[in-house]
Amino acid sequence: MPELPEVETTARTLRPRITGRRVTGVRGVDWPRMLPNTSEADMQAALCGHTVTEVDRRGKYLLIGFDDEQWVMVHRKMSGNLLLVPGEMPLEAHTHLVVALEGGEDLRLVDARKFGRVYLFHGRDQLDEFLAERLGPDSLLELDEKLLAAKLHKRKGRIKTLLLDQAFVAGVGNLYADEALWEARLHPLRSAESLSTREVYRLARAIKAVLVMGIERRGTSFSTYRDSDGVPGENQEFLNAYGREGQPCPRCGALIRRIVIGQRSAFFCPKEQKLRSQ
DNA sequence: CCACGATCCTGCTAGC
DNA sequence: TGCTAGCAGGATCGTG
Repeated sequence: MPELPEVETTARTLRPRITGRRVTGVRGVDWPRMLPNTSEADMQAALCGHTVTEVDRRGKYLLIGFDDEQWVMVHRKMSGNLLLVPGEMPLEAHTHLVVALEGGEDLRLVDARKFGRVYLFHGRDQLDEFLAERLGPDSLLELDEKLLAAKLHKRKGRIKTLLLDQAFVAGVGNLYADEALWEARLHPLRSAESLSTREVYRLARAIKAVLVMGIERRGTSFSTYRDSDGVPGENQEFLNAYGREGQPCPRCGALIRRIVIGQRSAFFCPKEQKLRSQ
C-alpha cells in the first residue's frame, strides 16, 4: 500500500525524469470513476502541449504541476502504481490512464483494484483548498514533537486511529503506524490523552524515523507496490511488527500479536507495548 | 468528540 | 482439481 514513503519515492524518481517534458496526449481511460472531477477529454484539453514544471507530494497525494497552472493529483490508494515506461511497451493489465510525454515515454496508472483516484485542478488555489480540507500537517515535513503533543492534547481517541486519520496527520498509513508504535513501544489502543510527554516525544521521533527509513529503502513492497521505474522497494525486509503475527519481536522475542482496530489489522509486541502505562 | 459499519474493487487464499 | 466465500485495505459517509 503506498503510504508517505512510497509516494515520496515515486515523486523523487519521477521529478528528474518528467520535469520539463511536454504532454503529447492523454488516453486509456476505461473506468471514469477514477477521475472524480475530470475526464479523459478534459485532461487532454488541459494538458496536451503543456510542460511539467513540478513534481511534489502532500501526505499520500502525488502532485504534478504544469506550465499552464494546471495540477494533476494522484492518490494510489492500495494497489495503484504510477509507471514511467517506453510508449511502445504493450499496456499491462489494469492500466486505467496513459499520459504520453514528448520523447516517447508514457506515464501510466496501473491499478488492479480501481481504488486509485486522479484529479485535475485549474490553479494552485483549487489544489490547496482540496488539500487543506482533508490533510493535517505532513508527517514528514511539518510534524515535530511539540506539534504532535499539541494535537494530541485532550484527545480521547485511540492513538492508532488518530495516526491513520489524514486530517490529524497526513501520510501515515496502517503499515507505518504499526511500525512507529512498535518503535515507540506504545500499544495501539492507548488513548491519546493517556500518553505522557515523554511517550509523545518518543512517538514523534519514531514516526519520523520509520518514514525516513522507509524512504531510504525506496518504500515497502507489500503485495503490489512498485516504484515508477517498476522496481520494488526493500523496506519489507526490515519490518518489525506489521504483517508479522506469530513471529518473534526483533527486540524481545515475544510473539507479535494481531488485533483489529476500526476494521483494520494492528500488529504489536504484547510484551513491550502494554495497554496500561507503567 | 468518538466508535462503528458500510462502501468501493479484485486478486489471492483458505476451505470444502 | 476446481470452485467459492471471505478477506484486505484508504478514504468517506452515515448512524449511534
